[in-house]
Amino acid sequence: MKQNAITAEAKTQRRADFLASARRLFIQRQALPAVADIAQDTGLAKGTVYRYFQSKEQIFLALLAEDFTGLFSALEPLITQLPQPLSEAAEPFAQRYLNLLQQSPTLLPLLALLNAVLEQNLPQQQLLAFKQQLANALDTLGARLAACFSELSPASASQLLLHSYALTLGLYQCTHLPTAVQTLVQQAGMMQLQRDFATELTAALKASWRGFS
Amino acid sequence: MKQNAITAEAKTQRRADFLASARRLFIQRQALPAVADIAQDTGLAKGTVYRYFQSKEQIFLALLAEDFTGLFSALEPLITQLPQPLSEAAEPFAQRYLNLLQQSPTLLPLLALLNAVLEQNLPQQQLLAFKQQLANALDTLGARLAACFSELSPASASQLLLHSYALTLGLYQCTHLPTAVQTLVQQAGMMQLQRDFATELTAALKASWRGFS
Amino acid sequence: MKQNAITAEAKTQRRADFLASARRLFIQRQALPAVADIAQDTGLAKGTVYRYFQSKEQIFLALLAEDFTGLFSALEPLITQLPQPLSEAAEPFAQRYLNLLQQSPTLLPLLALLNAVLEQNLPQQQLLAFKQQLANALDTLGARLAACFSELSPASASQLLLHSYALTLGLYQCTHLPTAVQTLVQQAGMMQLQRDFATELTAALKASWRGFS
Amino acid sequence: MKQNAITAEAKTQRRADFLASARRLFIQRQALPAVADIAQDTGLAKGTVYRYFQSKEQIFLALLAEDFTGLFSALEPLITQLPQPLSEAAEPFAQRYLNLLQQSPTLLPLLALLNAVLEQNLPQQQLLAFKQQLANALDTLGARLAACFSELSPASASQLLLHSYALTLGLYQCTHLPTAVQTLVQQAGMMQLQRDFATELTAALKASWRGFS
DNA sequence: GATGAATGAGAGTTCATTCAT
DNA sequence: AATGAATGAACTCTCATTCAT
Repeated sequence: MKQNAITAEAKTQRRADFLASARRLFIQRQALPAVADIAQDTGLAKGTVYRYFQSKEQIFLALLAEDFTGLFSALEPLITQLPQPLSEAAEPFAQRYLNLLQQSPTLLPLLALLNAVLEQNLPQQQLLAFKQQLANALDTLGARLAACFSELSPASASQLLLHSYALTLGLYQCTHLPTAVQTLVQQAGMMQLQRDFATELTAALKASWRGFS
Repeated sequence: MKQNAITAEAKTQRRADFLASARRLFIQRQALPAVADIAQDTGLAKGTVYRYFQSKEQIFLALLAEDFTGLFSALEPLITQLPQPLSEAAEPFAQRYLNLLQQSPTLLPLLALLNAVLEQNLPQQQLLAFKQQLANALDTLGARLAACFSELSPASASQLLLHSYALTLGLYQCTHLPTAVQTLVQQAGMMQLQRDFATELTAALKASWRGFS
Repeated sequence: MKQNAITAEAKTQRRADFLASARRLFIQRQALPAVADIAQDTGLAKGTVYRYFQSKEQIFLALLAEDFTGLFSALEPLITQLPQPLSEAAEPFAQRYLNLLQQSPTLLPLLALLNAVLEQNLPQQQLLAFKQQLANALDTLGARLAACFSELSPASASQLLLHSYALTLGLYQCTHLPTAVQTLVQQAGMMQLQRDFATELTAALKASWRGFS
Repeated sequence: MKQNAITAEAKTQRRADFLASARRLFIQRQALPAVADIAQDTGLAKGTVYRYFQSKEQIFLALLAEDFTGLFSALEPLITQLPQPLSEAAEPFAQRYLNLLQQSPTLLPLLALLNAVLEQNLPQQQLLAFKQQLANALDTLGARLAACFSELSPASASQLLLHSYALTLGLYQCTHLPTAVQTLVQQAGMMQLQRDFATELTAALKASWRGFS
């Protein structure tokens, strides 16, 4: 039996340990790991997981929330340092944004699962709360963006961000292939068909931002 | 026991029957129906499904292929009748495109599942073939588009369509909520947070197409 | 894989096999066996059990129904052959009745569980249906009894049977001890405290029937 | 953290608190509450429960003992005030007895659980001790009863009481339906099948006592 | 070609109890 | 004495797929 997590910090740590295990296994397997596996990876018992999370889905929702929090807090300073005007800002933004996305390798895969799997087994209230927080975060970020670019109202800045977000998610899903399939592509020399996520996202954001003003 | 399907047409028909049932049930339940249910809905036995499809996932991949075929064949004539220049073409395109999407109520939900669920249990070859076909179709359509708009090369036209497609998929997932949760939203008076798919897609396509040229 | 049960008889047989295993294990362990154990005992797979029963509880409800059917059908002829008057009938009835109960060693233990455990996890409709059937069977039997004893109306005969049934169930629970505890009783020489089910039920039925008229 | 219970009285009080919570929750839910819930209701921790009781089952056995103590001590004076002869005593006894039972709403539900659930996880010694106490109490009460009614020997008075007790337990289980199912019964208009506990017990006791002498 | 009975791995969750603090 | 974090066995049920008929 591992040492009891008694202090608030120890509990936070333990929760974080579970999340870290869940994240590691999710990356490793490219699929939602079983609760038992998360527990084992953490070195604790299955039942203990349920002291920290109400359900398996909550674990991954929490992971997603972590990813979003990280992304948004990194995005905030980034957004205020973009060159004027908006059409010139897209490219530097895209580069730094792509960098951030690479640091959150679970964000987009989890997001794809959210709408397909997690949402089926998550209490409606929690799904809603999550989506609301996301919307709020986008609005907040939109307000920041609007403050920097006189050509943008807060509402239209939020909208621009929503579209950028949609583009990210959509392009990820279009361009992404399971690792095993990627190997196949290379063997068959079908590389030309394979679009590159970074290239496409950069181009798409540029067009989107340029056309938006 | 239904009569054996011996002729090639009879087999094609039977396959189509399974697909129709799968589609109907998928719409009805907003989730992948069980194979047993598809069989029952068709009036045939569970084992029979496996004479026409290698796995459950293949059924829904076939459904997706049907949807795409329909969409692309409707898109082709549409694309040649757009007003010049490209920036003026986005809005009328968006309207007709949205119309087409409404006629394929399974397309976007299935697409969202493709990258999250279906791809897990699909033979790599088939997944790849499907994605390749999709890419080819986009290229073909891009060539048509480029033929109409002198400002677009075939390559950039394909790219524009890819981005439009990504935008569609991404915005669908951002704005979509399970029916049950939508009810909750209305009760709680949180409507203002809820974005409308059609509105956003129109706006996003306009900006994207305008900025692209 | 065991041979498929295709004909109706084969299915009935298979269902009976599961019930037999369930009964055997229940007697053996004096507690509800797990579904997995029933399946194993039958030599079939866990999932197969659920082709024949909707839930674990249904299995034991079915067992109880079997026991009751057997008991009531044996009781019917018995009841018409009792000596007159009612007060003289109780003793011979008790003896034969006890005989029947001994042949259904699961009846009373299952009945004790019905009101404590099964009823918690059984769909309300089914629990109700079962209790109704039981009540009907008692009424039918009451009618037979009334036909033989002029001093009894059908209603009072049913009531008499209800009381006899209650007495059976209650005395069983008062006098019954788990096998392990019985051993303890004998070792400690506390036999005098231990009431005998058969003795008490006979005495109680005699008093009850005598006083009823 | 509540103050430590150091004095013997404080400990007794704490034990009583747990019992009171257990009783309240059992009545509320019509099912055995979880240990965690009992602790929470008492305002103490889960582990603390195990300083006062060896197991969950012991809690409810103690509750049952309380109920029996209360019942028997109320029964004792009652029994000496019954009219002569025995056949005339049954009805007034039944009425007062039913009154007492109503004041112990946990007695019969717990008793039904005793033989089905509790006894599984109770140390054999304790189960035996409990049953012995109960038998002794019945004997004591039987002696009182015999002192009042010249037609009863102490042994036969005990037996009469045992039968009355069995009748109570059995009729309770026959007539009792979970609250949810009762609603169903009323909706379906199947009231005629539903027997009333008080009516039946009164009738059964009358017959039993009348026929006993 | 059609059937549908059989399969059985697999998963999430609960909760009585223990024991380090 | 009190705590409450950790435990982990136990359990039911689903459903895609197989294959004997």
